[in-house]
Amino acid sequence: MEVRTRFAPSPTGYLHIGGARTALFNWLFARHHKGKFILRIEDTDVARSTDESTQAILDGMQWLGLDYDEGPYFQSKRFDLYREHAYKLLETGKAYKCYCTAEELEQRRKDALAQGKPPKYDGRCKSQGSGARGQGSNDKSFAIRFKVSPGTTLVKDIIKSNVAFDNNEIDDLIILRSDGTPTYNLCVVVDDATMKITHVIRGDDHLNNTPKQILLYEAFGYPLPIFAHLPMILGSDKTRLSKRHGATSVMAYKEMGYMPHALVNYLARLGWSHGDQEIFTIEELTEKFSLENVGKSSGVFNPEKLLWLNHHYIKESKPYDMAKLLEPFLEAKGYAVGTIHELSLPNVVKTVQERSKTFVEMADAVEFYFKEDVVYEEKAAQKFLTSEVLEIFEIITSKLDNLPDFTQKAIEDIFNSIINEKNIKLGKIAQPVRIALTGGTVSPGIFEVIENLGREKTIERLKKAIVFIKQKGSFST
RNA sequence: GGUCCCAUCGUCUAGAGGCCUAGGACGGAGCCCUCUCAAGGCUUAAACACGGGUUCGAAUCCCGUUGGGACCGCCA
Repeated sequence: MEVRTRFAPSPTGYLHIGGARTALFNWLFARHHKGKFILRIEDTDVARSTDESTQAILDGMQWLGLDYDEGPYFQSKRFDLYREHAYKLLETGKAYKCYCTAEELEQRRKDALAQGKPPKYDGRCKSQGSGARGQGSNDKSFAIRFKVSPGTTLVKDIIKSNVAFDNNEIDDLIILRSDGTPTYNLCVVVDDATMKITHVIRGDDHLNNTPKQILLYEAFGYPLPIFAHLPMILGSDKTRLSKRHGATSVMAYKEMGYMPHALVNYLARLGWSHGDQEIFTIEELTEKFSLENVGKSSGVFNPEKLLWLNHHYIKESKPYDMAKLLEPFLEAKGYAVGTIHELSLPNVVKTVQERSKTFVEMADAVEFYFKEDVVYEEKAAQKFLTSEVLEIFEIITSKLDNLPDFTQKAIEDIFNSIINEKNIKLGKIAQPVRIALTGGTVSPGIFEVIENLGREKTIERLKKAIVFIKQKGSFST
């Protein structure tokens, strides 16, 4: 039988980390079994659902590379189907009309809670046959409640194994609101059944809903899917992950300069494992993923490890590919990529890959190559751009000017000859040159900087530094 | 409050009764390398929540305690 999984977010916000992992596991499971992955938008709450949220979820999934085979289906377009199902239960006596108003219910719940009692529905509309609560109530609006019969309901779960629920603990749930719109539990069951979903993989915050849903499956006579409830992702304080733990939106990670694959790899390893392996390609993930290796306990989202993975992938990837991904970040800083002189972006990227954890960092790290004017860090200039190095700067300038092959090797030779001649350490001249060329004390290796900057710009910046030193000197004397 | 779930280093985890003096990874510490910063290499600190069983033997099985989490809506 073909495996069919689904991701069913409600469009009331962006795609967050937890949702993304649920989507990923569903996707991996379907891909692993060469089945189908379906996207369904659960927008039955008309008041809270927005098109922007739907779009945000679509964007997030696309960025992560989680493509779907069917959908997106919208529950808001299937209301007739849910209504039919609700009325079928009404006709067969498995559900009943409830004339209590939302306000009454809310008041009773509050009272119960205040008295420390379980906030259960008292079942007052249950015993009366449909419409029996006064004939005049026929034109009164009513909701439809599902009748939960006594007994126990067993949830068979791949991850949590068997969980038994006493039906006494389950309220008669409303399946159709008094305004005629269906509610969550009805919709999921109808959809999962009619969409022939074979494996329901979702967060374990739904575990308590599952017996209700099983009862509905049985009432409709639909076959049960296989359930797998994923442990939650928590924040650093071990409470449910939320905004106050930092970025939880998937797209925020894109903006912060993360690679989608790093997030995917991180999320896959949060709750699932394959021995000691940490690094996975997408292919390995789909090949090795299984629900049996998903852990039972909730996990804390660890941004540092995600950062490490991102850094890892930046280091390991081809400079050309990284240059492509870097471009939007450079543009955001005001550098029009198409027009940044003669510098080869991939070559430049190569010099900063191992020192950039994100593309935001990388954009900062390469900025000095493109800046029109080098701005010196004050303390650095103070310390390193001194009259002592004037002569050396002059020598380097002239030697670079006459260098036949402007290669890293040849540049290094120049420096070596100088330190041999002057009997000084490389650090003595590398650091001043670094300030002159980049403005700061931190940069890629000085020879690769010079090579990538090119003869013209290097000499220009050295000359500028010479002028700077001379001016500084004339000031102090 | 009720119901349900969970419990190995700070964090993610390996571990399916003897292979465990508990392994890996992130993060931390130290050393090496070194033109700065990184990267890299090496070393190191750090955990089976607690108490009872079962067993020749338990991180692994059972029970309890404690701790954490989720859910109890005419939200999804």
